[in-house]
Amino acid sequence: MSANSRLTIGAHALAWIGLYQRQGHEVATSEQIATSANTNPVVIRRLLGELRRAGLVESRRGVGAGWSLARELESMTLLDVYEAVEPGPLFAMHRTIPDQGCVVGHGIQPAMQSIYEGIEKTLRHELARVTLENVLRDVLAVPR
Amino acid sequence: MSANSRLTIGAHALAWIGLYQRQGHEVATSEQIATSANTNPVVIRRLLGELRRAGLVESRRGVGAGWSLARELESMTLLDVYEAVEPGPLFAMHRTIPDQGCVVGHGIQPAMQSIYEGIEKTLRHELARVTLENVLRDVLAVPR
DNA sequence: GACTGTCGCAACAGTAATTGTTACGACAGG
DNA sequence: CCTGTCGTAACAATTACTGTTGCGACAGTC
Repeated sequence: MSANSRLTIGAHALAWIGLYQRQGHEVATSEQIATSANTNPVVIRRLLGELRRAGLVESRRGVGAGWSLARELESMTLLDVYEAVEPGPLFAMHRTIPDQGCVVGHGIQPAMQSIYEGIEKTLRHELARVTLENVLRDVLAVPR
Repeated sequence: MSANSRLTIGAHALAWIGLYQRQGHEVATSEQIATSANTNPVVIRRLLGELRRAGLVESRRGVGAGWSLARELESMTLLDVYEAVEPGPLFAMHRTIPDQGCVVGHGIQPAMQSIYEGIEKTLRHELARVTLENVLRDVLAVPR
């Protein structure tokens, strides 16, 4: 299973901050988010650090420090989060270079590369269709 | 990078066997395929074992043993390979259960689950559009 | 019946990525 | 100066994947 929970945690954190701010609070702390996500504050800080680099959140230091959204939830999509937290491509090539003397070994990487590019493009398109506002709405719509 | 090279290696092996059989050979050995893919024969056997379970290839034992296609390359798609070699979902949930007392912690998993299902469905559709025959053609079309 | 080549499979080491945890300095306000 | 939080480094724990070795099972040939 190649599964990464980073996109999930990223969406969780953004939805949490968004909801918290709508309840009138200025900033959310990594500890609060970590409690909700049931993990360690440092894990959240690392992840939010990547989201900050992508321009999705901002952080303040000092007393009354914490995290806040840099944009409205409506203007963020899962693609923004995905690109911020997922470094590599979806599918990888061989870890070693295939035998270039073999016809298949020589042609397989360019062939798969171009196929994968098309698939990733579709994936990105799908991720871009879901805003974080959509996510928060779905979250709040879950019956308790 | 969550990237798995299994789909790539699987496509490589199938294309290799397919081409080899078109050149008049009955079966291909794991060692030949491993040489082309620049890896260990056991890795290939493990992977082909999964493809056999999925009904894509067959294996013979004894002298003159090896692997052969169970179906035409035209009737196999990357989705068949993907389902045979990729066990888990594309995106994972939290590794621990989020705080169920929190509104976001409670609703995030069902919400993301349904979003991810839609995305995976699209991914499968894309993978199903590419046959192994397409892959082999692309491989042979790469200039040397 | 022995010999040979290959698969089937278990076991283990090596590598890499992710996550969890601790620690401590930096910062900003009271 | 004190406090609370971020920023970041360092390290352990866990997990997954890959590479490797070893050996038995099998099927054909001599």
